[in-house]
Amino acid sequence: MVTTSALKTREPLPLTSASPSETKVSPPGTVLARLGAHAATVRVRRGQSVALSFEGSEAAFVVRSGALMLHVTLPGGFRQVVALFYPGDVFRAAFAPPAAGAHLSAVSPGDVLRFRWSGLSQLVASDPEIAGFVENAVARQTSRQAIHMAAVGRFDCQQRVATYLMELAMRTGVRAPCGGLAFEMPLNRTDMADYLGLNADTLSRTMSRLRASGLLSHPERHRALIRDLDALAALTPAAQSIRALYGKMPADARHECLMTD
Amino acid sequence: MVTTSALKTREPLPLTSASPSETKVSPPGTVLARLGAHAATVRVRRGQSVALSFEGSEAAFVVRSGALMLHVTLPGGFRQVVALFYPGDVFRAAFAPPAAGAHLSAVSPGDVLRFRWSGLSQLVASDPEIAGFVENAVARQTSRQAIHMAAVGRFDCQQRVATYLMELAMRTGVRAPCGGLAFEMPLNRTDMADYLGLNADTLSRTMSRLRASGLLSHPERHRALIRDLDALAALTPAAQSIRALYGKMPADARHECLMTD
DNA sequence: CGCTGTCTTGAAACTGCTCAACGCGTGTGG
DNA sequence: CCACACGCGTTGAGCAGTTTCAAGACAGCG
Repeated sequence: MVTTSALKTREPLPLTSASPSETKVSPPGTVLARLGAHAATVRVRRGQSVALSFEGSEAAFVVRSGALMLHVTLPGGFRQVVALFYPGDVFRAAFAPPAAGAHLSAVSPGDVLRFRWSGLSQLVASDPEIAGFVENAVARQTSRQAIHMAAVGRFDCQQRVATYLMELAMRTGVRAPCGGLAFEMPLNRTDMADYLGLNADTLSRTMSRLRASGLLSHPERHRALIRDLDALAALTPAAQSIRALYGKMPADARHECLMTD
Repeated sequence: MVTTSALKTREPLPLTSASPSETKVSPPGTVLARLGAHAATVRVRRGQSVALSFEGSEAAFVVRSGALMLHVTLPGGFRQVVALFYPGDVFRAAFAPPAAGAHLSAVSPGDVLRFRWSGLSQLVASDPEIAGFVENAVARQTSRQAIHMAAVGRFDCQQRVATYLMELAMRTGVRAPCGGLAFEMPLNRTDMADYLGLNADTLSRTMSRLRASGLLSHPERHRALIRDLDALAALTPAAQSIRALYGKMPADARHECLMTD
């Protein structure tokens, strides 16, 4: 059950909580609206590539809906999906490393606000609320990356997969009529493997094992259902952190909160 | 100026490389000086732990000299050094993931500016140059992390070690009288292994192999000498990116610029 | 209908991990 | 001064998990 799982989350240290203590005056959505007034809204399709420069200058993006992926390809064919960006996330081209074949693309259809970085930077300077929004987005993304780093660096195959599935389930899962959490799996096997630092074959095997164990089911491609989130959480050492990151709020509420514009 | 350190703080040093082109009129060093005026300067020793909260509120740091390490420890004893912070880098406690046993500590002696995050945030809001400094620092750190992510996710043991050594050599190496680049290795074997997502034994073996091949020598603990940087670069697919990140300038110049104390 | 791209699965090869032992420098107490 | 313990790095042997390579299943699409 989603709702009960949140109860088990222990209160993290106050300082490590990414959410700001300052209370905003404006209703939610206003910041995004104000940002949108100064940006081009780009509608992206799955797989669509997003240019990192914009009319010769550095581009920046705020994800409004959908998800993006940043990957690098190093000489020798080493490919790594470095980060995933979700609604509310902020990305500027300078986040991508130089000389690394960096590439930003959509993994699911959605809307992205596109800026010149200089423009977004000015907005940040002129509007404290926008500044807070961006600062918090960056902090949230960074702490997510830290967990992911630990997963890729230290977990075995099954733990990595469980970590990723749990993130997905908590972020975008909705309660299925038959019980459990249903969610989209925007990445294909190769991208998912490259995100988790695994071989695609190994990943496939691991998913099969999870399916065989009854934890996971796969009604169709790009879609999954988790029967028992707690059982999944038991498979990853990062469960606590993921719960803390993806919040106390039930997955459905989160979904609405983040996906509305 | 708030100074908790017993030592009288000296005029902050120019960190020119931290803020590339965007800075406008002020001479280099001014930004750090202005930051220093609103922060406590903390002198850290090797191994010293740095608290993530400051009088109950979120702390933030700007590294002036030395290096820090952020590591997490997940249930089950999974330990990962998530990031290293060098002079000019900016860190706020919210960068550390919640419920992950996050821990910030010094890996070499140095000076750190400590803020309340709310205070630094205000500085950023009030001073466009400080804003640019912080934005660039974050971007630089993020792109470094991306390369590191690719290394941990995709490289084999030797490639990871070569990548790390090359980073160190380019960042802090100085031309040795006997030819080659000499530099400090601030991390001990365990930390280095946890940074690279390797087993300490395996890491030791790999270093031994490099030593045997004549590429690397180890005059004393915490110190190394690279005979031929190009040969080392040939071992890592990330060589190009590292060169781009750590710049064209000769290692000695960089050293003076970054490490002066 | 056959093509193509994606996913799955098997068996063999290999890399890196585990565990245990050893060397070495340092600090400490008899 | 020596004995000893301790932290840290090194090394070896065996093992486990992942990757590799190759083949087959499946769905989407011309």
